[in-house]
Amino acid sequence: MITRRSTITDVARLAGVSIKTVSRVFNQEPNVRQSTRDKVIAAAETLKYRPNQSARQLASNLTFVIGMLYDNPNSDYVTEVQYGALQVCRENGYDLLIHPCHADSPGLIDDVSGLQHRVDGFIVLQPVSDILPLNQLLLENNIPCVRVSQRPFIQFPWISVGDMAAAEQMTEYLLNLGHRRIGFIVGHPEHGSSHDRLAGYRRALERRDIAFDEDLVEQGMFDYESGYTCARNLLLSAERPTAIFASNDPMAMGVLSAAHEVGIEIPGQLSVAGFDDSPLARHAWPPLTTVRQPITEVARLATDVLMQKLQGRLKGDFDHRLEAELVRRASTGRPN
Amino acid sequence: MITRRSTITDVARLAGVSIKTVSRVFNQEPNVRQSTRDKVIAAAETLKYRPNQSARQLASNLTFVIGMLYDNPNSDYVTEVQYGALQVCRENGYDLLIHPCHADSPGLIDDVSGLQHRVDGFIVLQPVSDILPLNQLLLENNIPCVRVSQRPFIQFPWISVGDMAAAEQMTEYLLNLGHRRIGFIVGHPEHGSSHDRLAGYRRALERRDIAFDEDLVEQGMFDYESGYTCARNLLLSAERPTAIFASNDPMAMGVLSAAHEVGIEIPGQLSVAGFDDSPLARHAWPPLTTVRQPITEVARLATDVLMQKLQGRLKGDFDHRLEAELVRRASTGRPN
DNA sequence: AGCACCGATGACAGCGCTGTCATTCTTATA
DNA sequence: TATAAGAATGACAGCGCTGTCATCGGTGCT
Repeated sequence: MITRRSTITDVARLAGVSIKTVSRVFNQEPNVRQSTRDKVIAAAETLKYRPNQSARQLASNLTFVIGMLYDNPNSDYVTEVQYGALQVCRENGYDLLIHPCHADSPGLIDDVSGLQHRVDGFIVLQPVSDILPLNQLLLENNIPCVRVSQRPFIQFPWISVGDMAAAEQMTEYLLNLGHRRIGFIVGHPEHGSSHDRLAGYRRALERRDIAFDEDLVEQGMFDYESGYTCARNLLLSAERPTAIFASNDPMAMGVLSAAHEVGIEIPGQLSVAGFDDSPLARHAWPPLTTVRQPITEVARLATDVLMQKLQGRLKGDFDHRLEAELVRRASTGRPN
Repeated sequence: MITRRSTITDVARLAGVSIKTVSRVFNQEPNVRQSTRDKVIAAAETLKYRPNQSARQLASNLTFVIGMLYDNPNSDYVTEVQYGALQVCRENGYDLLIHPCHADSPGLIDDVSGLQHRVDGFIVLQPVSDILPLNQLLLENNIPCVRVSQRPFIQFPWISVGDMAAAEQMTEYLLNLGHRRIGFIVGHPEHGSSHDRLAGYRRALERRDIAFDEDLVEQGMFDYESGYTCARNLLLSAERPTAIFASNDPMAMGVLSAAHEVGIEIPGQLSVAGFDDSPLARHAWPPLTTVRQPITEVARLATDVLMQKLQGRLKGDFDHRLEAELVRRASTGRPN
């Protein structure tokens, strides 16, 4: 019943070749006659041969696994990133090891340090990608990685999304609708994007010569609850804004709830905009105007670049920026 | 600069023992004197020694990785499961390989078949856990796994959540509020839970001697869009229900949107209930009454049982059921 | 003291594969 | 037809660890 799993030796014997030739076939190496190749494949098929990864790894010092380092409270974002990365992984015969972690955890460095020999490289997502000691660890140990971040680090390949430009665009859109008092809810202070999005908001105001009003800016934490609280502050203030731009969708959901609760009509009395275009946004009531980040694409690209790097196909540095896109839905409109 | 990674031999040399003794220390094997153990640990520390997983795997025929097989459109569910599983994995020095898959994909079996040697065992989530050929593959190849499902398969350990009871309880709750015409939106037909939840709904009606009305039941697909469509059907029908119970939260969100759109007040004119208690539910307007599934706990338990199995600590069969819990929020109330 | 026993340690083979280098077979060219 | 160049293949060592079995040394008993 318990049949021993077949090995490269079995295949070699059945095909009448040496194990090295079998190895060649399975690693797509050149210089194998087509007829030999066919023999080997046929033999492998009848024996249901699967290369032993461990042996392969040990001999080649490769794991065919990549790790994904992230710390993101947003599950939509996480699954979408995983999805994109997995697509590319599978195309290349790699597997994905996920490693969510707390950016502020003291054990992080040790943790990753232990992981380094279980993977060939890492995809490091924001905000983990901005942790200096981690980047240094990766650098010192010469571990291939691709960073998704708003800022570069040494010569690591990195991919960014035009957060600032997108925030600027959204603010502009609200201004064009006729809004002048636009509330803004900042994201988690440790997250690089938070600053960029705020900067985009400010820049749009500047370009229109509208004074930046600190009272219209609230500090959130990227979660629903903080969005709710900030929105209450804004909505119950003496001179309430006619629009609120939250730095991500969960916070915008909080704004929606706060507004509903106070009896403010959307978008009639208040326009609400989010950021990220999570499924949440489409399913809110009313559906949220937001910014669509090409998350899957970012993940695919990052993984692809990592593959290139692992296979030595990456020449020179790499940095790439993808643009986010405005998604207009029913939560925004002209002010009364 | 590029220093060779230290191996067991280096540690053995520095500690003045044989490599086997080092191996013993790192595998927590008995029969090593404490003083020896200390020497080895000290040596390992100064050399920053990390066991090479590949070598370990090859020699022991173990990977210290477990795979997670799932197919779930709901990202909250997925991340929560991952989170729970990872907790237990880390406690045991295991890593987690995720493998989302389409339950109806023809390549599934092959896919998993290829994975089998990269992991020591699988956690198989619904609805993948109900795919017969897959279970057979796991059985035939004698691959340890734990199934999360509503139904058993052979003697595989399995964990279920009391879906039916929970749906019954929710229906009862709505009945107790005074509702008599309760719409029900069924989940994805391929997903085992869908049937159980419907069965729970029916049972609650029966126990109150309320006739089951087919016109009150709509077939959904577990996503927002289908919830929306089904809700429209129900709400625009001649005699519309006073409450709608959707088989999961995204569909309940769809109901909310449809109701808002038609101008139906919630919960004044319509009570809405969901299932799963995803973050979505808390953040909806009004916040959704729903059923809280102990997802993290399920994941933790499943992983723990798998660990037991892998370490030969699991004696006999294992099946366990966790109960879901009613979460009352503002989307339900007495009918007018 | 002599013996059996058990805890502590080591020697060594081998897990299944890849890398290196040697060897053999083809093919093109003079 | 002889010869060199290159393609195709194979032999074999080792990757770093664990499992097996042998060995050593201390302890308690007679």
